[in-house]
Amino acid sequence: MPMSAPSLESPDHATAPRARGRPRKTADERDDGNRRQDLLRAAAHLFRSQGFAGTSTRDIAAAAGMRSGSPFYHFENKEALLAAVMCEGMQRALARQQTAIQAADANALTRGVAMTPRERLRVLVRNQLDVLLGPDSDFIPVMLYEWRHLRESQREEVSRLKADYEAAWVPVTQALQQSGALRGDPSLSRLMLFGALNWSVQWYDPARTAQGGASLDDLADNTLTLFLHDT
Amino acid sequence: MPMSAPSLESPDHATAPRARGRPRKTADERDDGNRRQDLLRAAAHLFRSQGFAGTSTRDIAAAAGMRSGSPFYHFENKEALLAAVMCEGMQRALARQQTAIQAADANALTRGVAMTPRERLRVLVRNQLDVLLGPDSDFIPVMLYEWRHLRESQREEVSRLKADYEAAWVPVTQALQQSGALRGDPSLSRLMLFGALNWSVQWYDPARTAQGGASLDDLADNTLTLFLHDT
DNA sequence: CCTACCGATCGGTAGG
DNA sequence: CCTACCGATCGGTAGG
Repeated sequence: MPMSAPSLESPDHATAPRARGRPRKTADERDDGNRRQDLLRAAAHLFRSQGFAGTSTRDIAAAAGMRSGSPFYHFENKEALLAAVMCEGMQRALARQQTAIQAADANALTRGVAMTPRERLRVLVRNQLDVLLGPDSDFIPVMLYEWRHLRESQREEVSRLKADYEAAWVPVTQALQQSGALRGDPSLSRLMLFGALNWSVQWYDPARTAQGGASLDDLADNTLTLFLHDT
Repeated sequence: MPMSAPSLESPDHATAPRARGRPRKTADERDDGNRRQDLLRAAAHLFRSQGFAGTSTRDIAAAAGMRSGSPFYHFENKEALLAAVMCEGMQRALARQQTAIQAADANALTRGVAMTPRERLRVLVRNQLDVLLGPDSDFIPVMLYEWRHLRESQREEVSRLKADYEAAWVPVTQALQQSGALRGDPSLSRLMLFGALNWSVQWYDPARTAQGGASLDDLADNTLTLFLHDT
């Protein structure tokens, strides 16, 4: 090997041909405040597939194209990164839920009818499945399954977003409860409905949809068929 | 401090009064092949509360009253400990399921009747809730939520036990499906039922039962009320 | 955001 | 099952 021995932590930057010193970043790589976003996406993906404790900040840095120390320029510590992933995920989920409800309401309005509670539930369920299993869906599973690694002081913000998200379900399940379509104790049954949906993260494989597997629409249909009684 | 400086990893054995050399184990502590069982229980508890990657083998050793190197006398490595926790948990769950079914069958026989599919489902659901949330219930949650940390070679044995466990559900849900009591696609609906139950690990607090919270019987009742349609 | 580094902790082992 | 230890890796930081 003709070059001087590379330092332990920079094995390849020096391999760029004929470049002297550190290579200049191209326009694609620079220009960002979205380096932070890159970190969030990389962290969400790794936290989902390997767990929080099973992922090193070095893994995350590498996945975002950074060196090992750089995540700490954007986040105070590893737990703050986790909290940011969860907040980002809940904010997106909440925004998508509101958009989905508004779109469905508007659509019903043009048809000159009001949405039934059943139709409202379908909108919520379908959106939840998309948030859990659709494209870019690493954030919410991390929130669901890595909660215990959040520091106490960081839980409140995420909890508030979660409460907002769940609040939209209450009037809908309440109406269904009163008509007898949804049975059992209201809060227990709501937890069980969420469980049925959230558990899909453990077994649903989006890649199999093309080969005859269930689509997210199929899952939503099945959810309503399974949970809602005839009235 | 009058004593010689303790080695870094043996801070307290020397504190036993007047004992020369290493203290003799008492009969309670010795006599065991159940040191292995102690390790399993400690590991199950810590893996459940902190996750596999978030638990060190030193934590486990300490919880079982051993030194840091000793778990590796009983288990080849950390993953083997995880696999053993899962196998032990599934074996117990399977045994309890079979016992519960036999007891219910025997009871029906003395009443001179056969169990309805609905009654059979209740037995399975109630047992599952006990396995998930009852006393000594750390093992199965670990299996459910730490699966990704199992090495490929160790998955088969646990999978086989899991398949046996789930096999008992198939004829029951099938009968309910045929009568129209359980709706939707059979395998999707079964997954959703499992999800509703397994998710309870995330929110159910056994300690609150005494203060007006739901009991495991309440949860079982609610599950049947929620999932089974009138026929 | 990188370089260079630190102290702590980790899984695991040899030898008894 | 303990003692004593190893190399690797970890989260995090100072200084630029």
